[in-house]
Amino acid sequence: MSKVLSAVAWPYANGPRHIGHVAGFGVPSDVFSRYMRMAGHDVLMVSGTDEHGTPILIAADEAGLTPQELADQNHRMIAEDLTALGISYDLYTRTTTRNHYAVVQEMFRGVHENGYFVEKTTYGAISPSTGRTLPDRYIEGTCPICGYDGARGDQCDSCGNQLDPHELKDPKSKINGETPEFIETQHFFLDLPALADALTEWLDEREASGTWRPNVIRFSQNILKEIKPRAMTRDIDWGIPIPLEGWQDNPTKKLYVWFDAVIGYLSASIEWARRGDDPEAWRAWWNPASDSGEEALSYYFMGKDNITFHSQIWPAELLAYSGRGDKGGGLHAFGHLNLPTEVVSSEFLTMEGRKFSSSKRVVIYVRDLLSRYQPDAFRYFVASAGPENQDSDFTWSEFVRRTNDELVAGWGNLVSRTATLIAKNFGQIPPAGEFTVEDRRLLDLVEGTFPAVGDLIAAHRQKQAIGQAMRAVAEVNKYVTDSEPWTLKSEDQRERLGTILHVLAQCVVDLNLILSPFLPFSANAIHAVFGGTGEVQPMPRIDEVDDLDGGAGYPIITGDYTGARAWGRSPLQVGTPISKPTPVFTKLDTAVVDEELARLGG
RNA sequence: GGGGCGGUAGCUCAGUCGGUUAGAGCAAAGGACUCAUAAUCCUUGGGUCGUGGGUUCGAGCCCCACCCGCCCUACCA
Repeated sequence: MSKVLSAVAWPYANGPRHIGHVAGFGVPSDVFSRYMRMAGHDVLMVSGTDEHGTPILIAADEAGLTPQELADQNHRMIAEDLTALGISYDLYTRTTTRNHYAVVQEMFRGVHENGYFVEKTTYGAISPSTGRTLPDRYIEGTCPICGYDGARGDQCDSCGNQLDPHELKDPKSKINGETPEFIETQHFFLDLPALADALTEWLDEREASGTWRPNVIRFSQNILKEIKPRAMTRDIDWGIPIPLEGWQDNPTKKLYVWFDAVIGYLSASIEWARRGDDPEAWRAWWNPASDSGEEALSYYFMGKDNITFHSQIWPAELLAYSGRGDKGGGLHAFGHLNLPTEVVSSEFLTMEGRKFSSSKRVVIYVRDLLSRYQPDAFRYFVASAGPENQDSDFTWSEFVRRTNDELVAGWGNLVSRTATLIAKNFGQIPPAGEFTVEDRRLLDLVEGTFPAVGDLIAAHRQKQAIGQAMRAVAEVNKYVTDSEPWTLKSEDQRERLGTILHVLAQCVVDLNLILSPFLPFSANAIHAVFGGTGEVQPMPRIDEVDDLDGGAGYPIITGDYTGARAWGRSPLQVGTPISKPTPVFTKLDTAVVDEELARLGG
């Protein structure tokens, strides 16, 4: 048994999240975490809302709010969405807590003391009215090469050339139209070249493990070839202060949002421990096994656009903090911090063949989807048709089809016919008599599905895992048809009838457990149908908490997942009363396809 | 422009070390059945594996070129 850290990408607080976001990091991380708990591992699942950076400032200005007010609103909304999806975080927090500020500043100081920051003067654009950095993408002007007047600061969309913003003719801020000012400014750069050897060694060892998705490991190794120092500070007034004399109180110098966001995995683990019995408990997931006696594994879940930050920037910060690069260095308060065991990156979900775009209304927000459909229907779609190894397309017709023809007609129907047959004939789970060869074969097949599906989930092959489970569902449906229990009406056939229904009930209860990491809500409902407590899969909840260090209170997602069932068959309780169930899954009217398409922008 | 990943049945996707006649689910057509949310089960049809070359006894898989899609190449996150 191991300590397993499920580190889930931090949603950005500039607005509500759409289903593409949660398809990439949410559902896969939750399926994995729920399974790992059932397999007996000690899982710590953390994430939170990422609330710093320029886009938050801009969104706040547009909404007439302060950045903190905007972040407060969006943090709450995102937390509600993730809870409604059933994502079983031990702690879902945010980056504007005092705890996070303190952890980030400790990391900065450690990296700085170990010598992995270099100070450099750069030439950059600022907005004269606010003094804030104006990132390249927010500058537009006339391309000096082709004369196109809508060129962005970094690239001209017309001729495709890469540009420097100060080369643009007639540059303008896209935010307020003013002319940017180009100034010299001092920043701290993370000395990535001094960490490149250590990163290479780590990636080579990870590649040798053979567990990473091939494109993720190849991409990670490739970006290492052109590694260069990256600025970890910005001219901005919204962010975490730089904890150094002369910088600390500068209102317009802050840490780069990505420097702080990835540290969230650590700060959330520490916050979780501080809210529990032992404030040092986080170390079992972060420090090497020799310190805690138990193997510590860490899995990071995200979309492919975040690979750089998880396979380069974050491991570099960890290495630098614990003095493991070319420049050496010492250990600090957090000790020797583990590098990621695996970076599990999803590809992208598209929407009806197009990229998601809030402005063009090619989008469906998580809360809109969940207000009209069951969370498990969406989770089923993502698990079976999501962007696991390549981009995949969400279409309403495919969503309706998967829900109706696979989830309802395949699995829902098996649950329904099994419970109804038992309710009508016995009213309780009957005892089994002698098993036939067919009974044995089916029982063995279903029991063998536990390790098969479990191994696939552990290897992050969830599409194949749920496919395997659904094939077992089909086998059980076939068994019902072949054994024709409805024809066994006479008294001398009653024992055989009871045996068939006992076998069926056992298989359905088993399959419910196997499907429960994917379909936690319906797993609980089905558990209740078969006489259980309805608590096969514990659910997350939102708590309103105080800031641990005197800041403003905020909502978190947390939960008690210690009740997770073991991954394997548990025998039926003969005599458990069963009544005719109401349908667990809602069949969708095909008219919803047109209704939903009408909501999308042209 | 550079780096990476992908293109296989109407749709969504598997395809291991290069090895028999390229598979699954859904959709379609026909049949069986009635316990079940008209659900289930059986059978059948369906493919120039993006295009063009090459290596090989043998290529979906390896090599070269090209076409198409996506991600990265940002002081956006």
